[in-house]
Amino acid sequence: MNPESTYKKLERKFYTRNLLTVAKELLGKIFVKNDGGIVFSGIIVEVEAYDGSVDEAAHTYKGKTKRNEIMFGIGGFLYVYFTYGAHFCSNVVTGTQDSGTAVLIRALEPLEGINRMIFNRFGRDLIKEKEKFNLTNGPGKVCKAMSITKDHYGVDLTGNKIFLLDQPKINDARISISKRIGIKKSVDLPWRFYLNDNPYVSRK
DNA sequence: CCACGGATTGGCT
DNA sequence: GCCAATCCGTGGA
Repeated sequence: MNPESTYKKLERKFYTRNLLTVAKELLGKIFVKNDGGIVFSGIIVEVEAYDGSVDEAAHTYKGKTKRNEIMFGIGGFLYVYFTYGAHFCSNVVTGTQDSGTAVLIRALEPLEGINRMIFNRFGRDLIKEKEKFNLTNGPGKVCKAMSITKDHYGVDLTGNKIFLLDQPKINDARISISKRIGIKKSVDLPWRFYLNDNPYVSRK
């Protein structure tokens, strides 16, 4: 971790920029949840971008609803949704008012709160060595490990409960770009970004 | 009111 | 590699 930037929280202006710019720059930043002193954190290593104005896979494609309304606000808020009857997924809202854009956090490299993440994910305290790469390598796993639920819908990322810490921008040579995973519409958009040298990504 | 299916995961073949 | 689990937002009748 770079000491110069470890404690500098990302501000509103980081999030209100263009979707794809923010998506790519989120790689390497530190995602932090501090809920009553219980701290979880991890390096963002994999994301996907969603834009309702052009992207049929985005939850905002068909207009505003109660579920997606936070995505139509300004950037810098958390959009949490529930899917497949089992999983929550976290997104960072981006752009200006009514842009309907957000970045799905698909994987983290755990930093703090790892023992509690292990218990949240597996219901036990000890894991095999290879299981540490299975803690937060998927959007549902990230939320399960950090206890992120619908209660965190709309949290302001410039506040103190869930926020991101700045880190140096990642060199393009370390970033891979691909099609997004698990969608059935707009499948060819190259809007998935991940660190190609990191073992915590959900898949290469 | 009811039917459909999903930005996933984990277990089984 | 294939597929069921499981709930609720969404859209049509």
